[in-house]
Amino acid sequence: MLSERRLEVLRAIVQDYVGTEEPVGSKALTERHRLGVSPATIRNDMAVLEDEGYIAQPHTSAGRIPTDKGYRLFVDKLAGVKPLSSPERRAIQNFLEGAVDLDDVVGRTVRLLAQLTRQVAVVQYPSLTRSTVRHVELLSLAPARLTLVLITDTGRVEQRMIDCPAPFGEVALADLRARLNSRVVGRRFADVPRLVQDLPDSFDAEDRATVSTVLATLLENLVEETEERLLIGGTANLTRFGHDFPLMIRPVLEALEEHVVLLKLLGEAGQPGMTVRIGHENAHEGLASTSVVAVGYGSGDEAVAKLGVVGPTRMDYPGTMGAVRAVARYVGQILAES
Amino acid sequence: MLSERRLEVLRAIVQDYVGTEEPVGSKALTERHRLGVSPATIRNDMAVLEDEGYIAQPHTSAGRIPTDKGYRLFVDKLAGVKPLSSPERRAIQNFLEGAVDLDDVVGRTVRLLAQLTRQVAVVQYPSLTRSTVRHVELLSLAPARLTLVLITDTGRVEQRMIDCPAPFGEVALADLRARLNSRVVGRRFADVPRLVQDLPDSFDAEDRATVSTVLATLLENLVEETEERLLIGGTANLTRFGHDFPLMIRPVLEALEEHVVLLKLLGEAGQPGMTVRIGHENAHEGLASTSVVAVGYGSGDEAVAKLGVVGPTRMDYPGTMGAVRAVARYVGQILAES
DNA sequence: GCTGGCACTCCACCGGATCGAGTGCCAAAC
DNA sequence: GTTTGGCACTCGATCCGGTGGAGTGCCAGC
Repeated sequence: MLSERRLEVLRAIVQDYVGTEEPVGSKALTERHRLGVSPATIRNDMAVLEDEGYIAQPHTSAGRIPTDKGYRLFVDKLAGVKPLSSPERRAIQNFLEGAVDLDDVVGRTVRLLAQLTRQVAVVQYPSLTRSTVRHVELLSLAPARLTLVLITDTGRVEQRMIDCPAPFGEVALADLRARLNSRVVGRRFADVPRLVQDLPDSFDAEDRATVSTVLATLLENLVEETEERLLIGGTANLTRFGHDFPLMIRPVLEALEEHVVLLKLLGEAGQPGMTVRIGHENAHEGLASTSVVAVGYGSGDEAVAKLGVVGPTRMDYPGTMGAVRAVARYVGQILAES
Repeated sequence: MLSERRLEVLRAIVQDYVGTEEPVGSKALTERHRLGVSPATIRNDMAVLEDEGYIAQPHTSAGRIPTDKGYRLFVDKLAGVKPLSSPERRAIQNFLEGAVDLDDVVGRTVRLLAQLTRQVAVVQYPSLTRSTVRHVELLSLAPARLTLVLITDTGRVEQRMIDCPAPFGEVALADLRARLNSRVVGRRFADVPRLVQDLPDSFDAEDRATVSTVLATLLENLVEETEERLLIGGTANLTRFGHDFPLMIRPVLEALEEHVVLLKLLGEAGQPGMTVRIGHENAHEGLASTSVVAVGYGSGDEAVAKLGVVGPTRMDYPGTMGAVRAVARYVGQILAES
């Protein structure tokens, strides 16, 4: 176990490096922090920290920079979550309250998060499977063709066209609509398959095929295809990456466009509380020099989706975590109200 | 007017510069193009082209690069639109046909366009005002609260919550739904305000306020707030900008995030045919070193929205224009089918 | 265990020299 | 009048060699 002072030295190194973007040396450390010991002592501590793998030198006779392992220790043990100032909180609330629909909420959230953290923001749309059904509407807008509209408690609306295998009368349609809604409204979407399983049986033989088709569309298309959508913003902040960013920015932009990768990344964020993935912990190669701070949000107790930011490993972790947490809370509130 | 050969020289300069990203000199030109004259002659021609403002030298004794004016002439007079190969066409069609809903169509289109042109792709969602109404649904999911769902012929679905000023019965609701639909279905959204103007008058006094609220929501919220949405993709291609891109990429990313700016940019693209805006023609400062190639697309004859790409002024105009035009056509077809 | 001193290392920066691509101009040839 | 070859010139890119300074590791002394 590292001594108290050595942890303090690590904290100081992380803070200074995050601020200056430059390797930090022993002398500079003693000048900018009240460590109470001389540079020589710090040098010894730094040698230990380097042996343990918490810091590294870019080259001999340069200052030290934190390693991924160093940041990890910093986040786990040394840093708290910095709460936002109350003007900031008020600004968040005001900004989010102006939203008119779900798209708008998500759009505003992304912009807000990007602005607040000055990094790249990623917001996942409320997941269908974890939302509850508010209403299912069936419309017959063209002969032998139905339109299925699904509305969730998070305000999400999905729509699908269905080609009927056989003509389907207005009466049967109303019947199906009523029965479908009586079974699924208020239930979690994940439970819907179970709840509608036997529905075709209660219809006449002639209509059964159509009912099955409708249900199949509901389950397959809606759930599987549109399960995961997300919005990204603040990519311009990538240009603040550092002096060597031309090399780094490319793979990051590419990774950000692969929504599948991002969703997996967010998904790995454990359910309770905030998750911070640092550098190589991210698995995806293009994000090896970035950290991801993510947290779940939802209208009730349960998280219906994730949001977070992607930034250089050299980021202000306490501030970023504070902003992410605060935004998630307010978005949850907004969703609960609508 | 420039002589035939001088135009040929300009064309050669543009082509070479687009290929190599480096200022092109007189000797290199004669080697790579069959111009039939000596470098000295080319030098004279280049001097004239420079006087006229079509090309410029980054510094004395360097090769020439085209100016915005030079590109303009190239696009207007010297370059055609390069049609895609038939494998490419087939790939486009296959890729777009897999789409399940409008979001998916737009998402696929963006990815396709970015991949095809290796530039940043921008696709505007089909505009509401230029679409026609397929159906309006009114649901009463909570007391004193209505949900309005709007479906257009382009597959777009919008939804709004409405707080009723007074209780509104099921009968009145069905009545309103029926009357509303009989008036607006099949009509262009732009005409809706006129068509529903007198609708409140035909209701009882007690319901009139609610009907007015519903109509107001329909018109104000839906039309104004969600009129213009767009999707962007392929930003990673910005890193191919050139060696000096760290300076250029920042303002471009910022401009891309300002959807309002982009929409204005696309909007300026004249209705008929393709529009190419080169460099400073773009008004927006951040895009001073980029060109925008845009074109309208739609399910029928009329364009319901625009799509296009943003790339460096030094781009392959014929190829880009070909790809943009082709994608727009296929998207139009897909929308018409759904 | 802490501190001051000291020699050492290595990067960043600067200025000068060189190289070469490309130009502009001119006189001669077509 | 246009085209051409020749030639001097310009100017950025590249490659040193030297210097300065920040930072280190080590050691002897407190």
